[in-house]
Amino acid sequence: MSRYKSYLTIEDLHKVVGEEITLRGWVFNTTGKGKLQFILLRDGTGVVQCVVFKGNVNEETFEAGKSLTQESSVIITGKVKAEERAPGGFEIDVTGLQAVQIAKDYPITPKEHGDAFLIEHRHLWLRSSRQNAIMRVRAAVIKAIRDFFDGNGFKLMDSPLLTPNACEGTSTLFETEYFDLGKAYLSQSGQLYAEASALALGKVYTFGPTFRAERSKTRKHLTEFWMVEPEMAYFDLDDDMDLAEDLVEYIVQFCLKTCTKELAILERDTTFLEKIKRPFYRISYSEAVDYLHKNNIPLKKKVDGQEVDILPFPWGEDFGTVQEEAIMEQFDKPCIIHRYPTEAKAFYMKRDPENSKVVLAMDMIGPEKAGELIGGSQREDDYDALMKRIKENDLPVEAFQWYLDLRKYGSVPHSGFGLGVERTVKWITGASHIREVIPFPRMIYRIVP
RNA sequence: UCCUGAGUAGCUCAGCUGGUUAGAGCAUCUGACUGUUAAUCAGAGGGUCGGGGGUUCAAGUCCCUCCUCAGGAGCCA
Repeated sequence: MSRYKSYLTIEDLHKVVGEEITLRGWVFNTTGKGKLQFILLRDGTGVVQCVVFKGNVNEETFEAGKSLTQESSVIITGKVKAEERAPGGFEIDVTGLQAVQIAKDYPITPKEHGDAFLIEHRHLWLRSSRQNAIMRVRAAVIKAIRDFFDGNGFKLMDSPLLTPNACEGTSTLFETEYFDLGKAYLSQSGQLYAEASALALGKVYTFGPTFRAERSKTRKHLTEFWMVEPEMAYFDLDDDMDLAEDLVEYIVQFCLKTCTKELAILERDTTFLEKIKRPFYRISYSEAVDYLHKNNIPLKKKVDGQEVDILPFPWGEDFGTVQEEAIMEQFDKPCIIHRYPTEAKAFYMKRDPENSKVVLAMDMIGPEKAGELIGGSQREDDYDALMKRIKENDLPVEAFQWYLDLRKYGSVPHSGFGLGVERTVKWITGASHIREVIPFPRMIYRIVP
């Protein structure tokens, strides 16, 4: 058997009570008490209190224990015992101790710190128990996503990250030189490629990082974030919305089941999350506008640098944060808003055959101010209609020739959506800022570490 | 890009209408302690008050300018 398989971790300690074992980790904190030393040891899977008593070990070991500082790396041998006085219920009665490296002046102390300081030390901040818990939930969210799709007949089909053109033609993109072929851009969505993949394999999902060069400065935006985008042949908008609800329900329930400890560390009120089961809420854009009218929610717009309120909210304008939060106040579960005005949405979305002023688009808004978790639509599958929309939007037809091909050779109704991984993790963990839910956030004024 | 706010010790902050040698808590170092959970007690070290310029007998404090950062709008997942 490989030796590494015998390495014991703190989360498995309950299986070896009474045995003498070895743990490899780092010093989370220490307190001395004369002939008695308490060492809180962490190893990434948990934290356990180790006790060094002068009467139980030789002088050298005791001195080695005294020399340990916060975040020093150490290998500790000792006997596992159940101990009510210790946090977590278990304790290591130390018999041997080997300092691997002594850390000097670890910057993040057990006391309070400001946001700016912590994010500057992101590479070390990840060691804190709160960040550790968030990263574990993130891993669980991603596993839930993959399990859900893999278990429902979807195939993973990666989309390229370097693309020759702007996918939706709207967002600002990061630009780079691509050999002798001119400019290339970092992808803001894998959707167009996912459509081609769906017409090849039926049900696919693309999962990877996405880039937006918008100069956003908010607690829910990143310039680099992860998105999963399923795309399904022969799915209409209703199928699309059903799938979106199934996915979100699955993710939340999976996290509740597998991340009990993590959510407790984060002090997340899970009674709220337990309610996240289908059916969710659904309203059309027009119904949402009616609601805004009834509640006197205005459109906030800037005219000549002055912010003005426009009442009643004009039909045709896209919703901003103010409108979305007002609409969500009545809901304790996610809500899908569907059938948006054509002008407010992307060129590739299919018009509603029953009302040409709207497109078959949908956004899922999360409760508790989670914001937009999902954006999706049924795609325009008619060659002429799509061509018309490309031209109306002043997009280069040549660049979209391959995309138009999909409407020429066996076109079918098809739909898909994109779910923001970080937005979802932020909601489930209750993190106050999106930068806490990705290991190394990329934001407008921060690219280090 | 626009609006608002903030930069004082390693960290979190106080510092009033300008006025002796700029403060606290924590962290660090030294010492005491067999049950600590952010231990406690005694002592020590630690500052270009974001940079530059100006007003003044005197500037952390007032004025100008630049820099850095934060979060709100817009954009969106």
